[in-house]
Amino acid sequence: MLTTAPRGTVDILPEQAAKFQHVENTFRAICHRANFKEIRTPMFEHSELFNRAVGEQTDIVQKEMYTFLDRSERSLTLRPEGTAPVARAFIEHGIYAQAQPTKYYYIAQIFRYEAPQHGRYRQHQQCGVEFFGTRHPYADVEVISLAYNFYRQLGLRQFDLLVNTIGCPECRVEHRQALSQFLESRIAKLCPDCQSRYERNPMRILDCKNETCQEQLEGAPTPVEYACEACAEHYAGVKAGLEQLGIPYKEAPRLVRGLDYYSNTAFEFHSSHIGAQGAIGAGGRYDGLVASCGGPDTPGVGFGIGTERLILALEAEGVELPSPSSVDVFIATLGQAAEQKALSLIAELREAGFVAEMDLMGRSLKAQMKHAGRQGAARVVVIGDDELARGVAVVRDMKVSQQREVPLAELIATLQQSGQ
RNA sequence: GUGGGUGUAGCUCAGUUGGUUAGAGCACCAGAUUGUGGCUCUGGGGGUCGUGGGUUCGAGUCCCAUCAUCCACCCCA
Repeated sequence: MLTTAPRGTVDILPEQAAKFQHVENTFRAICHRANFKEIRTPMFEHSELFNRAVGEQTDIVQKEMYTFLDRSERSLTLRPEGTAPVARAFIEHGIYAQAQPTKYYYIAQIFRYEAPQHGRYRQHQQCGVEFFGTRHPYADVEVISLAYNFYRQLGLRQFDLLVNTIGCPECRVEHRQALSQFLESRIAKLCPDCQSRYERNPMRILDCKNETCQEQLEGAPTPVEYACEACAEHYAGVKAGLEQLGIPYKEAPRLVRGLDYYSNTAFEFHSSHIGAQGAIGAGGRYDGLVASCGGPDTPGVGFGIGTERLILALEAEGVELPSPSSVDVFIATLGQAAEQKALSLIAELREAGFVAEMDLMGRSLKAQMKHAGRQGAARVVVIGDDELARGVAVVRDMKVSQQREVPLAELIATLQQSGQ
């Protein structure tokens, strides 16, 4: 146990970290151009925030939260999702009183107590955005297109965008009645989970993956069929915007998000290449969230994208992702005087922008060359007593196995000239 | 929470009906080449056989428990 990371967590070693950096940098750049600003909220919150915002009846709150008491008996919870904390900060700092809309992005660790699986971890990372303050359908379009462009820019091609509307609280009441009526005679044939959903939240039965449930749902009323005029108009606006931007999507009338705070637009991005956990990003509109957390009535829309799953999907499609940087210049030394000289040279080379490295293992020259090759060094500078006495260094190009002598005084200029 | 698979060297794995000092390839280190990488050859270091208990004269091998891991269900990113 001492030498094992906790269940469902992983170490991100340099090779993997390079991929995360690439994905994160791409995300930041895209968010920046769309004028989303970064926000960083605490890794844990008062438990009641999630109980309230995410919903007491949701799986997340009922069985997946990392909840603990601190030394003052406060109940705290490691954030199981990204939206509620941002909404809380939006309220706490009175951002709603400033000019709207407000556009935030975040890169945050998320914690859920779940059974680990391919593409599912107890600690994972999400890249997300939250767009507060406007009900305009183009806000939904902007959020969805940002995610879409993010995937495309990274090189992801084989993914689907599913969209739906789950209506506002008003038209959902009508839909719920109609759905309950429809299901009444079929309850017995539904899976046990759906039978309990029938009481708590019948809408969630719609996207049950159970085959027999899906058979029973043939012809069941969907939220979009019960959308009120305003909701239908909003949904039409979102779809029109996506079409105008040439973003392909599929309507999924039975797509229902798991968290209580969603309303109107719901969407998911799916990759078909990473096994059962195919959802690589999801989000929707949450016009009631800020108010339900005690803030003024403020609409919002956003998404969360799982970084680990995104990387899995990219790799499954064969997209080349960056490796950790390799060495530009390796200094191989012979003798103490040369080693001393190398110390300064390394500092100067790094100052000049090179990835520079020297041997600190007391290796033989032969072993230093070998090590430099393994490190991917483009060039090796060899310095021995002989060179030192003559004020020169040997510069070896490792790719073409050619070398020449260069005066020490011109070393850095020469290396810069002959290109990185 | 449920079901199934897998745990032997840093990695990928072999290991006979239970039988001496548990092996291979790759990787690592050194030498062949007393100042020059990749190829080749030679040698070397490295293992509480996941952990605990049981059966046995004897367990990597059989039994039980436990932990970890992988896949799937539920649900999610």
